[in-house]
Formats: sequence, C-alpha cells, structure tokens
Amino acid sequence: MASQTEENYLKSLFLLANSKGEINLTDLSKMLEISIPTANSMVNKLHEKGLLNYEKYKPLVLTAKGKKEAALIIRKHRLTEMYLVEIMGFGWEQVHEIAEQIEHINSNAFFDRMDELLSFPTIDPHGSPIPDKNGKISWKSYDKLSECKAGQTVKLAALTHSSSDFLKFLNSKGLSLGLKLKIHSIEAFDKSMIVSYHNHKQEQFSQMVSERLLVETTNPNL
Amino acid sequence: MASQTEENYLKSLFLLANSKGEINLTDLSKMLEISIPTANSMVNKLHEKGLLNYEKYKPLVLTAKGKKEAALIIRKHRLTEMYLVEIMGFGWEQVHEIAEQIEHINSNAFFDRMDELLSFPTIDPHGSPIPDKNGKISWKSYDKLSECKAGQTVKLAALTHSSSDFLKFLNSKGLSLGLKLKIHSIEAFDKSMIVSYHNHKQEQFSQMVSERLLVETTNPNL
DNA sequence: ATAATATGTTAGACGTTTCTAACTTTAATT
DNA sequence: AATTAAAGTTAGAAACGTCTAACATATTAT
Ligand SMILES: [Mn+2]
Ligand SMILES: [Mn+2]
Ligand SMILES: [Mn+2]
Ligand SMILES: [Mn+2]
Repeated sequence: MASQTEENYLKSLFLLANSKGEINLTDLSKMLEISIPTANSMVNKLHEKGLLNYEKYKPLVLTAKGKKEAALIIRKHRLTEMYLVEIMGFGWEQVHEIAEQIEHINSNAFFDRMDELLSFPTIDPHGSPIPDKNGKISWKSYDKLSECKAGQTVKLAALTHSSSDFLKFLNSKGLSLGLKLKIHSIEAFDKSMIVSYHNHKQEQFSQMVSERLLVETTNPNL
Repeated sequence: MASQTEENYLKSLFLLANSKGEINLTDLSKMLEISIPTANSMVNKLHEKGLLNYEKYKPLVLTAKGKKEAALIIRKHRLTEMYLVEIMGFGWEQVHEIAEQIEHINSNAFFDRMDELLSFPTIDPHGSPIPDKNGKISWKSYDKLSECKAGQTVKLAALTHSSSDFLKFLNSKGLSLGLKLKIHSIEAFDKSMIVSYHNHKQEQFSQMVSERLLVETTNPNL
C-alpha cells in the first residue's frame, strides 16, 4: 500500500511522537535527512491519505490508521533485528542497517516465520518492544540507570539510543541485556557511577552512558 | 549503485540471453510486464551506463560489466531461495516472490552469512546454479527427461521452469530434486512417459511435464 | 515487389520524491 | 511593541520510471 518512502516517514513520525511530545517539520526533516519543503510535501500527502492529522503551522499527529501502519513497520524492523542476532548470529551493532531495508519486504509469511522461529519475541536485541500483529505495543517502564541510587542492584533491560558506536562501546565494556549491575557509588560532581557486574569488578560509567541505559529495579515488594 | 528497477532489467536481460539467443525489446517488455517504450528508454539508459551494448533496431546484448552485475543479483536471488527453503522451512513453490524482493537488499554481510549457514551451496531449490561472488556460473549440462529412452534410470536434477503452479503439481506427484526416476515406457503418439520412483510404482508424465524436468543420466562409463 | 505485420522509436505527459530560492507566519528577544 | 530569529509554505525545477499516441523501420507473406 504505502511506498517505501511513505513507510519511512510513518516510522519516523511514530518514533518521534514517542520520544518527544509535539513533532514539527524540522524534527522530521532532520530525522530523515531531507529538506523541510520535502518533508512538508510528504506531510500533506500523508494527510490526504488519512494517515496524519495536520493543519498548517500546527504540530504533526498520526491518526489511528497512521499509527497502526507505523507500528507494523516497526514490528517488521524489530523482528528482523531479533532474527539477525538470534538466528543468523549478527552482533546487535550490525543489524539496524539491514533491518532498515528488510522492514519494507511485503510478505506476511516471511515475517510470521521469523516470529515463529524466534518463539514470538516481545523485545528486540536492544530491549525495545516488538509491536504485535495488530500494531499494539506493550510498554514496559524502565528506569534510567542515571536515576538510580548508590547501593542498588539493577538489571540492564534496554537502551534509549542504539547507535552502532554506542553498541560497540557497550561491547568493549562487556555489557549486554540481562546483566545485573551493582551501583557502588555516584560521584556528586559529574554523576559518574562506579558499578560492578559479571567479570567486571569496577567500571566507571559517565552520565552520558548511564542516561542511555534502562534498567529494571528488582523490586523487593513483589 | 543500480536502482531496484535497473537491477530487475539487468536480471531479465541476463536470463533471457541464457534461454533465447537474441533478445529484443518485445521479449524484455513482456518479461517485465512493462510497455515497449518504457523498456526502450531503460535500454538507452543501460547503454549509456555501459551495461548494455545497443544500437537502434539491433538485438540487446549485455556488456561484461552488465553480465556481472546481473549475475550478482541472481546470486542474491538464488541464495535467498535456498535459505528460505533450507533454513526457514518454506516450500520451493513459496520462495520466488520473497526472493524477488530480498535480492535487492544491499548488504554483503547478510548474503555472506546466508551462504555460510547454507555451507556455500552451488544450486538453488529448483536446481539452478548459484553464481559465485565474482558472478561466474558453473553450468552443468542436464538432459530433458523428454529426451531420454525407455529403460533408462535417471536422477531428477533441475527444472526448466519454476512457476508456482508447476511446483505445486510436482509436490502433488511427490517429486523432488535428487529422486531417481525409472522410465518404463514412452507412448509413441503423444510422447507421454510411464515412470516409477520412490513410493510411486507408476506415474504417467505428459510431454509438457517431461520437457520441464532436467535429469542426470547415471553414466556407466564414469 | 508490394503489402501487411511485427517491431522499434519519438514525443509528450504524469506521479513520485527530491531539491533551492523566495516568501510568510509564528515564536522569542530586546 | 518592535525587531529578530525560527519555523513553515509556496513556486518552480529536476531525475526517475512509467504510460499512450503517433510515427518509422524491419521482417514476413502474398
Ligand atoms: Mn533498529
Ligand atoms: Mn527503512
Ligand atoms: Mn526464483
Ligand atoms: Mn526483483
């Protein structure tokens, strides 16, 4: 239905809406690395197709239909990333570029089979939720490591950013999802943390890093 | 480099050249289901790009560069088909449509990994050769079953056509590549054959069928 | 050899997606 | 409130891939 280009716009609109409140043309054009007038003309087109609510000079808001289409593309993207890591043996830093292309493949059977071979995963290799076949996402609320206290033990659950460079950095520190992290101390001045985890007695994470790590706090009340 | 559209043209030109002698615009436009003027304009473009030798009103002939590019796309197509069948469990009648899309994915790592997981296959699920990374194809010469004699025992090695309908027909007859076929008799009038094979004591193949089956004759001289 | 048919080319148009340049509206500063 | 800056819109153009209609060339049949 939607062209590859339209799909990329929908996906960006969806992702932007979930990280910022109101989306404007400037955000969209930056994310897609296109000029503002180009974004403007596509926005008009998506509006005419009933995928986006839009009035001149007002923020961009996906319709229910637009949100669902977007979520289904993100589903294909994240299923693909999971497949590439779990079945094909790629590193989590290698899969985004490939998934960016495969997400546009038109074949239910193909993605259903991936899903099956992965035993119906709910998160991708970076801890982001995989929307279900109806485009529904079950959001889990994680805490940023940077907002935890000294003494806490937490589990690394997801990432706020998944650039290849950041993922390579995490590899170099022996970090992967699911690891238990113990927070030993937090430097008041720069908020850097001293943490320990499997095979790592003492590592220092700058705030830049701890802000990008999402953790589950093992709640003693449950 | 080449767009998805250009890639599909190159592939068609390559495949046509290997099944007919001289290719003309009409053949090309039929294969791609586009109008003749559209094919004509793309032919001019490919010529300008040095992928096709072309003079007005003359047959279409790929250059060495064009042939190599085409072979590498066919490599991706056939590797994908093999992967879908062998690793993902699809039937040989289901994979062409998906491969038609995945062949345009730009990622050496992705196809190299498929290749590796398949242990570097040389034929696809329909018995067609997979070009190597340099675009070289090692052609094997098979015989059409229709040209074999009564009494011969041969091995089903490949197909001349792989339409989904034909593949479903073969499924219904319990036929797959590698099967040994014994030719019991050939009806002189319509060239239909009575053959037997694993779990099938007696099946009749019309000439329409036997022409589409390529076999290896187990040569007693070797 | 002429006529009929098949094949190929050119011209002109359209939808998509992109751009830059010029202009307008809204938001932020002073 | 007036000015400046940021954000958004419009106009006009280009490349790509497609089409139909009209015309030209090559091949085949009579
Ligand atoms: Mn990704
Ligand atoms: Mn994409
Ligand atoms: Mn195929
Ligand atoms: Mn294709």
